[in-house]
Amino acid sequence: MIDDTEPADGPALPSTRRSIPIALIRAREKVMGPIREMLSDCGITEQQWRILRVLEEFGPQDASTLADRACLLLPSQTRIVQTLLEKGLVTRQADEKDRRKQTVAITPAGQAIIEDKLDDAKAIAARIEEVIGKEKLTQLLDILEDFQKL
Amino acid sequence: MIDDTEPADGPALPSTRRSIPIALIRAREKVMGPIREMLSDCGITEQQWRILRVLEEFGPQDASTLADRACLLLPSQTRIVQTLLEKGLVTRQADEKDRRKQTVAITPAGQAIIEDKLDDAKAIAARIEEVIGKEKLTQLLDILEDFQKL
DNA sequence: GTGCAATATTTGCTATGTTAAATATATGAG
DNA sequence: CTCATATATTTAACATAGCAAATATTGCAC
Repeated sequence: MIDDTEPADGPALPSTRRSIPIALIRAREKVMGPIREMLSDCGITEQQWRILRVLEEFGPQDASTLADRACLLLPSQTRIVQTLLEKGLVTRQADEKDRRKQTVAITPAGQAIIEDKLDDAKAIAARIEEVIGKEKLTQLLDILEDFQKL
Repeated sequence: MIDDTEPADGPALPSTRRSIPIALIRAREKVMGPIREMLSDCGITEQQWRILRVLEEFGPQDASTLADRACLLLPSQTRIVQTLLEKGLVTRQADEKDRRKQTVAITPAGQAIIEDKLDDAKAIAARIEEVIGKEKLTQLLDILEDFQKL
């Protein structure tokens, strides 16, 4: 019988080659390459794109909700929204009922950028699905969702 | 027969709720929470920890190799190594044969930090495995590796 | 050996990530 | 009504990400 028990001090840390955090970064880096390339054309960053996409999908919303959906920390988002304001791609105004809240909305100019890049974005998504496979992508998203239980 | 063909302009972009880039960030954020907490105790950042771990695992190595393994861009790494130098956790010296290369190595003080945090790090890894499951983690790492083919 | 193209790393600059503190408004107790 | 507390957002400060340009060395052609 083979002794496959762990050493006395418990399992070793996984090799950095099989580290979850590093693997997540590496994969993300690969995914973002083509997306950044697409966005650099119109002088927009990845995070600015995320904000526009969420506003387009869910409509006007307060800052906290937006940050949660776009997966940004509020301080970062504040700055990003400021530059989007300067570019005229979003608007921001205090909520009527609760003046602590700021409601952010996309402008027609912002929608135009999404419209312009729609085909490119679809092509990138299709390329990923082609390489990884639809089934594995679904598996991946499901597993990643499980991490929210941590 | 149900018409499940795509609209004329192809499939829509996935909802941001099922976006691969966003899902990768969200998951990573959850994983890093406890790790950052662990590291804040000893005044070390996540990236500094990655560099120490890679140096510990693979030994002294040149900057490019280190950056690749720690998944850092060279410019970022240069600055991080500088702060690690100031903290006395690594050393850096030009390669004898090719003086363009810089060889980075971990110091005993650096190894001590890893040693100190080893149990905590193991506990965090165990917690993740407990919640996600060993099988799914393996699946995840395998799928994430596929992204390198992009 | 001199000059040029290639390689390895660093610097400069702008944008974000991250945490803590500050600001502004809302809410509830007394 | 007034104050203390809680909530929503912004500022401030430092570290990192990402890209382009500058430096330093090598290797090779001539």
